[in-house]
Formats: sequence, C-alpha cells, structure tokens
Amino acid sequence: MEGVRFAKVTLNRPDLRFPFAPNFIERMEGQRLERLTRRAKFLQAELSSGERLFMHLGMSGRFIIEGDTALADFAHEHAANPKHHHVVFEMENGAVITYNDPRRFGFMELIGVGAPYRLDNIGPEPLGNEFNGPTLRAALKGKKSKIKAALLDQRVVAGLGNIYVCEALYRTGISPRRAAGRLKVAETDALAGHIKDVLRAAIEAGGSSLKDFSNTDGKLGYFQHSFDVYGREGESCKNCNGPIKRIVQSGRSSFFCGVCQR
DNA sequence: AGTGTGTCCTGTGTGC
DNA sequence: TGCACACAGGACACAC
Repeated sequence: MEGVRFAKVTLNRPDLRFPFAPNFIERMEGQRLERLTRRAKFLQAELSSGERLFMHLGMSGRFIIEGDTALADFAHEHAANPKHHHVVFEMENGAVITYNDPRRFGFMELIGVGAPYRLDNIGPEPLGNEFNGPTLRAALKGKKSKIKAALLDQRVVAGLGNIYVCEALYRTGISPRRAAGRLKVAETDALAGHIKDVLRAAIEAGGSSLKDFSNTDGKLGYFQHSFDVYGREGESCKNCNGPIKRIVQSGRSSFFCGVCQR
C-alpha cells in the first residue's frame, strides 16, 4: 500500500467500535498512503494530506489482501465470513484490502493534521531500547496497583496484552498479585528481559492463534503451543509440577504458578 | 490513584 | 442434537 493512492473506499456500515470519522470516504479517496507503521497494537497510515488513519484489530479483526498486486502466497488458513467485511480499500495499483471483524472490537480513526491522538502519551515499545530494567522500574515507581494490571496499562509499556503479561510474569517468577511499585531492582531488570524474550519468541513462532488469529501472511501462528501458563489452569507447572492457577484481576484471567511465582 | 464492573459484539467450546 | 451459559487476544467509561 505504501506509495499507492486509495482509488475507492467502501464502508459497509456506519461504525466499527466507534463511528467512522465525518467524510471518511472523501478524506481517504485520492490520498496516497505515504507510510504504514505500527505503534503498540495500532497500525498507522500517514496520508499525503497529512492526516493519519489509525487502525486497530481489536480481538477479531483481520485484513484480507486480494487483487492483481497481492502477495502471491497470501491466504488466510480459515476463510472469513463476508457478512463481517466492513471496510474495503481499493488501491490504484489493483490491490484490494478488506477489513473483516466479527466482533467489531476493532476500529479505524482518521485524525486531522496536527490533531492529538490517544497514542501520544503511551509508554515505550517493549522491544525498543527505551524499554529496559531501569525505565520499567521508573514507570512502576510508587505504583500501588498489581503488577499484572500495571503491565497491561499501555502508559507503562505499550503493546502488551493478557497472554504475554502472564507468560512474562511466569518466566520471571513474579506473582501477578505483587504490588507493582515494590519489585526489587533485580526483579524489574529480569522482568524487562523476559518481556522482550517472550515477545521475540512469539514473533518468531508467528504469533499466538487462540481462535482464528493469523499473522501478516494469513498463516496461523503457533506460539500458543509454547505457553507455560496461559490457558493451562489445572495443568502442572513445567518447573515444579504444582498446579497452574487461574484468578481474575480487573476482569481478566491471570494464569500463574503459586509456587514458582512469588 | 486505585480497583472493580460493565460495555461494545459474535463465535466457540463446554456441560447438561 | 439442542440449548444455556461462560468466556475470549482490547480499550474505555464510570462509580466508588
């Protein structure tokens, strides 16, 4: 899509999770997509008009790539139901990009030139140099919230979700119930390292496919087979053989080993 | 500043 | 097989 103009934009409904921006189609058609990047869990398209289109897949969103310039080997392993085709981008080079999202937890937001966006004040990318033991420690300083909630807070570190927080805490041997501001220096150092490690391993495995997640080639990821604790309630801990527990924290499941994680 | 709850939706898996 | 129900990768609003 980079360097190519939007020839035709079709909206099959007035909203996803949020309503589409006013005059969405008119503001998109004819614009060239200058750069396509990612920040946290958001895709960002910079348009030649200077406006920015942010796209979030929510939990069930996916893009389908078709047309005469589509990657030859692009194909989803499970077909999408066309009744959830909500947005279609027809590019000037013949590529057709369709956004499909059964649950409609995803969204697209078109932000005017110079206007602020909700990503402006989020934390560092976990795989970047700005995220490390000392910066994590600084972000957690004085926090009374649980470390589980703190790591899901995008202002602390951007882009971690429920799965990888559970896995990183297990690898570090830290209970999800610990107060975030009371971790020791050695613990925040180790935690930052394990966060990077688990993300790198997951990316290497093509991501985690719980239901129908696909990576950017449309292929299923397989990191779910490498989970140590996520979704493994009642199974034995790989380290101590004790049972993996599940608790609910701020409405989300936390999986952990009560013996290894303190 | 925290925590907990509810909300937006549909699809899937489980248990009866 | 049919049905009811719990639960799901995220982010936000709101009450307390």
